[in-house]
Parts: sequence; structure tokens; C-alpha cells
Amino acid sequence: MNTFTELRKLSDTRYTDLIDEAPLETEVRRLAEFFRVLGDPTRVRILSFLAREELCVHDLAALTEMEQSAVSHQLRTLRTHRIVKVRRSGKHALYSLDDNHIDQLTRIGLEHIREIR
Amino acid sequence: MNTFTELRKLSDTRYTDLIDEAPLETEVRRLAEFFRVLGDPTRVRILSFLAREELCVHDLAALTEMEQSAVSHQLRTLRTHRIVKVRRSGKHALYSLDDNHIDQLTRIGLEHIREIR
DNA sequence: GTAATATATGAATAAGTGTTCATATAAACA
DNA sequence: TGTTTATATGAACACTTATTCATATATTAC
Repeated sequence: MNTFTELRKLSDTRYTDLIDEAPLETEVRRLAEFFRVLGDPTRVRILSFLAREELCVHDLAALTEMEQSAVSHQLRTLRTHRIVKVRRSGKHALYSLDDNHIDQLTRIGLEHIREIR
Repeated sequence: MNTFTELRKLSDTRYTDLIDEAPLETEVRRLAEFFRVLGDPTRVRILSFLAREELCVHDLAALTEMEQSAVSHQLRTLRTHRIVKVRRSGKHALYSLDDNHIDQLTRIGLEHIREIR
């Protein structure tokens, strides 16, 4: 680990400014965790279907061609991070996007990956 | 694995519509990979500093309190995904954000995590 | 040339994660 | 009641990944 006494390149005031302006460590961790949840192909596929319409676990398993258990595990992760929400209807658990940010993020993300290649 | 012959819940036409409208598998993978790269606390911290100004590896190591080697490894990952760019100036490698999308994504991501708790 | 500084990188390792399997819970229906 | 269908979940395993250590490359200064 470095110590802040070795800081030489920038002026001391610039360093302290950058450190003061830096986001809180808890926010950094939560933001990274949020992006990490979006950073899995299975979850992206699930979200792309849910962006179209509310779907139950069985339908999502069929559409993504994954086992029910795997889809359920991933839905829990998405639920925990308030990316999808669920409502019960009889035997079914109907999932949908919980957050309007997800669409925006997906669109901007797609712009990026389309630009770089 | 499920097969599409078991699909029962939705009408057949709705299923095929959803599948037809689904993003290509290559795009899903690349989008997930992109978000995964953003999904690490060290990389988020690096990006938050680079959002303020161009910085060399040594400064980033000092500011993030990480070893030079660790920062360099992470910068390579960010470079590979065209999230940061680098220019050489003497002995120094000066890094900056390569993409204006990153700021947007960070802002929307922060909105999300601030809303949910 | 040598020394010092800045950055990059391969290998090893420890920690994290997605999927599968088996099983549990819950609701609907006979 | 028992049976079927839908979903959830703990444990195990295979795979991935972030960091460290050692070292290599590169530029500047002497």
C-alpha cells in the first residue's frame, strides 16, 4: 500500500482536492456492485426480455434456455438489488423491471459497445 | 436445458416475437462484459478520479492507495474496453476517460443506488 | 555507458461467482 | 387428503478474477 506522504506528482492542494471530491467509499462499493450485477450475460438476457413484458420464472427459463433453478437464482440477485420486482399471481411469480434506470443504462451501454467496434 | 417445445405459458406467436426481438447473443455478451468491467470498486475509484482530470499511473496508485502493479493491471482492462485512453508524455503514461458514456452511466447508476436506500 | 524513475506484465494465489443437483415451500386442483 | 405445478434455496463444484510478487521494458538524467 502506498502512503499519502509519497505523493509528489501533483501539488499537495490538488491531491487533497481530488480526495475531497472523491465519492464516498460506500458509494463506490455500492455502485460497483450494481454494475457487477448488470455484468452477467444471463442477467442481461433476462432483463432484455423483462424490458418487453412481465414474465414468470418458467417463461424466462424457456426463453433463455436455462434451467429453472439458475433463472431463479439470478432473479433473486436482481431482486436484491431492486432491478426487478415480483408480484404473485396464483402459482406464478410475475417479474418485471423495477427501475426505469435499467433501460437507460442498457441503451447507453449498447451505444458504447457499438461504437468501439 | 429446456427445449422450446415445452413452451406453454405464452402463446406461440408471443414467444417467437420475444425471441425475434431479443438482442443478438454477441451483443448480450459484449454488453454484459462492459458492465462487468465497470463492476469493480477499484476500477470505479480510478474512473471517478479520471473524471476530474488526466492522471498518471503513479498518481492513481497514490490516490487510490493501491499498488502500482494493481492499478496498471486495472488500467489495462479499462483500456482494452475503450473506457480509458492513454497518451505518453516522457516517462509518464497519462490516462483519461475515453468515452463520454462513462459519465452518464455513473450518474444514472448513482441515482439508482441512492434511490433504493 | 549506469542509475533512477515510470510503467507493464506473467505467474501464483486467494477470494468470489454461476450453474447444477437435490430438495424444500407453496398454491391449485383432483 | 394427495398430486401436480411453480418457485425458491442450500451445498458443492468448476470457473473466473483481483491482487501481489517478481521482473521486464522504457524513458530520462547523469
